[in-house]
Amino acid sequence: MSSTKPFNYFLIDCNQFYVSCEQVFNPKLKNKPVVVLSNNDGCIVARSKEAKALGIPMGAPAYQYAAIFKAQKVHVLSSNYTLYGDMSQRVMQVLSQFSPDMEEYSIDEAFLKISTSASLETLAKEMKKTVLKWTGIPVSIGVGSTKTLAKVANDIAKKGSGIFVFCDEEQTDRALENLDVEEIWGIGRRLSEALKKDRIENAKAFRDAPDDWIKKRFSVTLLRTAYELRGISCLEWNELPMPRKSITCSRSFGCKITQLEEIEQALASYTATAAEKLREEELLPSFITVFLTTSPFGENAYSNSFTLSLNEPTVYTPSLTLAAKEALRQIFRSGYAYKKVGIIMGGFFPKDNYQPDLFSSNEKQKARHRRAMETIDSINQKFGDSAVLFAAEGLRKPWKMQRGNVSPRYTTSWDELLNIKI
DNA sequence: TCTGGGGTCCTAGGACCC
DNA sequence: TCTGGGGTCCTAGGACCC
Repeated sequence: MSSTKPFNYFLIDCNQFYVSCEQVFNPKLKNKPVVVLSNNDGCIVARSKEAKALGIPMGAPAYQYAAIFKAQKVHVLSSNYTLYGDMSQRVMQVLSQFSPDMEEYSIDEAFLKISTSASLETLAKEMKKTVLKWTGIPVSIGVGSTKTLAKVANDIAKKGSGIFVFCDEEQTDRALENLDVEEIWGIGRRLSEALKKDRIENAKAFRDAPDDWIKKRFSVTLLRTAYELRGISCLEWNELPMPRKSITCSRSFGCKITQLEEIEQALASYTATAAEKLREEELLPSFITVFLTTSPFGENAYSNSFTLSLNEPTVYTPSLTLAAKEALRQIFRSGYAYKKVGIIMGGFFPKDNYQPDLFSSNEKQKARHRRAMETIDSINQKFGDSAVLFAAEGLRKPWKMQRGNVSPRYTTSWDELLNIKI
């Protein structure tokens, strides 16, 4: 080891991120119960403090809380991912100024790796203040000697003053003892149930459990988590986003669908979206998987998937659409009310380094295809998605998702800028 | 009536090979 | 008569994350 000072991991997490984004542009929503719904206005995916206090849980189906929304005057918003994505970038940009070692972990979270002799608490306070001032987004910050400890610290920070730093052994022990195993990063509902059956109830007990028992009874992944809680860093540091292994596009339908033709249209539309992403990220897939499913709730449920390897890797939307339809036909059964279809593309080849199909199309044709896709992508970038559609997507879209109450794209669309009356 | 979407990783078990 | 055992690869399913 050559480094003199150990690293500290800071985990910065935006508070109720989607709700906070909405509040930045609509201050009337501040200090009010607010919820943001998932696509199709299906589930509750973000809640303001006031909404949490009303007992509205995360992830619950929205319709079950319709009465409470009405009675308590809860502001109910559809999700606006364009806005959240842009706000996320702004937050990340501010954070990156505090350390060259940053890992964007999710849309609303980032790790910073920092080695300093200055006060960690003071530094965290400075970060929190700066992000709020420059973006309007409140954050919580946890600091520890591993990523998992930083996560735990962040959890504690959220319940308290917004900042928590692990410093000495005694304080760490106390904090872990007060933490339910289920709260640990990497331990979900199932694992915590199993752990509790074996009388491991809190994070300290889990941390101190014997290595071979954890490994044998569970898995190496879980053993790594235990090490992390002991302050031994086991998780990778990924400054660059890990190379992607697959791209998925799927949506639940706005209503149930029984006809193959309509499902084909929806699938063609998702295929076009996924293919655009492929081209943007310069990925060349070697297989596609199509999945089709009814609602998992209620009777007469059916779900299936089919994987097809492509004769030749391609990013040409019409070829991918053909393959997708072929896969769909393998799994479609009439007599079901379908709720969702999706496509996964994967098995990426490094660009320009693959085995061409012996019987494949000629180079001239490929160049033509490439130009066509470039043109369509640039038009859609300029004039908004779906300015140009493929015929296979259809024009009438009964399956299109429902978004009852979506806010304007304040930061990314000239037509939707915030208006201020003076 | 109405229950998201997009990812990753690990394991167990079967097939196959020698 | 005797009827192994270990390695590797693949896949489905389970578990987790935000």
